[in-house]
Amino acid sequence: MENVEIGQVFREVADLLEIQEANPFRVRAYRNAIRTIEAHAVPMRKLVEQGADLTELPSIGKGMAENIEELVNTGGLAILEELAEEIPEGLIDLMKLPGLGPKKARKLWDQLGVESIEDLEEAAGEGRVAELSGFGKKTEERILQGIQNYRTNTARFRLGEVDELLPPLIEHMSAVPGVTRLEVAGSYRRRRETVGDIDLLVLADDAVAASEGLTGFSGVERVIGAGGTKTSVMLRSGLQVDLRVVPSESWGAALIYFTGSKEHNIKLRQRALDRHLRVSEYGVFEIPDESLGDALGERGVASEGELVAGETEEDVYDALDLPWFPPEMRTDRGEIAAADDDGLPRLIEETDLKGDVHMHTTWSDGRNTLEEMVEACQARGYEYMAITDHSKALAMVEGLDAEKLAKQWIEIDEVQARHPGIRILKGMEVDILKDGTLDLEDEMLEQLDVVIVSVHSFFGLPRVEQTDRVLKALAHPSAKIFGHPTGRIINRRGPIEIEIDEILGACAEHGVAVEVNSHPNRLDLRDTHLWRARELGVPVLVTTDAHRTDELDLAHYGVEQARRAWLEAEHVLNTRGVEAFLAALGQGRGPLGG
DNA sequence: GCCGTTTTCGGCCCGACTGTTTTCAGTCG
Repeated sequence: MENVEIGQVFREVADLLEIQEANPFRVRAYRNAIRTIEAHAVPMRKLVEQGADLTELPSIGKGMAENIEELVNTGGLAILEELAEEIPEGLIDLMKLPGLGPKKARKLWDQLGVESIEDLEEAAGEGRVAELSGFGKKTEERILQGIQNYRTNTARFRLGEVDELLPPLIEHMSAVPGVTRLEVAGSYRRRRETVGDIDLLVLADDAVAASEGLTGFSGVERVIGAGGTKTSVMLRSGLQVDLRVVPSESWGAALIYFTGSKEHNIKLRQRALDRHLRVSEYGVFEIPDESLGDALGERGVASEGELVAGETEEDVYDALDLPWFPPEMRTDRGEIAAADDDGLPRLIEETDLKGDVHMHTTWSDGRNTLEEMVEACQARGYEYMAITDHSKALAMVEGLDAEKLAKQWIEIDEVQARHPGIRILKGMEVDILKDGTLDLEDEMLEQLDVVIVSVHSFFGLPRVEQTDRVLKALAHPSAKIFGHPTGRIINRRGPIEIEIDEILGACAEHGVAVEVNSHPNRLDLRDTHLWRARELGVPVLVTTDAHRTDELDLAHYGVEQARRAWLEAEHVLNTRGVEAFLAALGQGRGPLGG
């Protein structure tokens, strides 16, 4: 039972409680707990095993702790079973359709006996949904459309995909007359590894023209909705774009609001209330004293207080006695407390990188020659680089054996002589074989500057076996870097099953660095595990694993990933000069041959 | 169901849009 699985069970409980019209704060308590559990790098089952006090975790009280223990110990949860007896679990799927929440799902079940997406499709197709009070013809159509979408396109987009899809839209919108400012907010701005939809903020003289600008974009498949301040469209790529037109005095507040995360924003609003202020996407307002009592407005709405901040993000944060937060940090993982206490970390930036030490050439499965890669690294201004082609176990990419590797060293020396401006390190991405041994002879390993050990086979081993396999490899005295540690491909292949906390502990013990593989399809390690690595003092490397010269430019994704784990330059070894880098890489291993 | 240098009880973030109503509930972000 992994943390994400516990999260899934809790999410089901929360959804079912909502349909049951339980106390909404109880529902929220489950959702808060899910966040804590899923963000925690150490598995709950480990904590339970160790007899740790789970209630020390935020949002985990006595009840949640008991639930977690029950799940870990028995694999099931009594409360979920009780709920599932009362309510069909298929109703949860209904709530994934746009426009359907717990209330409507409940009504569909109560009055039409709908228990699943299939039931709903049938009922809507027969026109029975439109006859319900609170529903109508439009809702029915929207449901049918939503079912189509649900089946074809449920996954989030990878950040790299969005970066490819966005530029034409940005260019189009920037050219709309009257649009004077434009920014993409949301999880895209926070540089999350996947993005659900695009929140596009614009400052415009004419909101209607801006809205029509979006709906007139050539990539639009259909218009989802259009109001006074918000327009939503679906692009043919399946990416949804929400446009918000924002007044200039609210620009900063809106940017914060739509950048999120939602949890970060909630923390800001709570903080505002402590200061007798109210925060919304329009700005920071003073709360008039009289609005607290019975002097509410006509419709029960508190009267407006005076606007005290809103034009820039800095103004808004400042009104709350906070510094500006880099978007990657806005996740409610302690950033506000950090700002109050010791100040925020100085997050690593791409310009801090002094070298890239994971890349391939035509010697194995790279597209470019060794010399082309060297020239590309030099063009990027790197002080050093490492050539790390595959080892022989990867037969399909013609990985190198000892003999070919020795020949490659000769070429490296020749190329080095022609390019004195950059230091070329000799390295290899060595396969971790099924039994945990490395795919290269020790006497060769010892001569390499950079040894990355990676799993490229037997992804499906059971957890204990897989963990032991990796632990054995990490204990090898020549292993310096653990490459793309979980092996996941976002939206395509899940991570291998390893005991990540144990692995990171071993890395700390042996002085093995973990990689942030910058390819936007991998981004491996992920942020929560990097967070744990930082806590454990495990050194980190940001590398591209480039198979072509242009993939060297992907380094920024790795840096962004590292920033989301609050990594500073000092945590990342390849921000150091070449000698310091090599010295750090050897630490904990001692000199060889002694 | 969680939480607490103002509280162990009584709070728990805010506003817009949609579709359905005839003053608003539900949903969404």
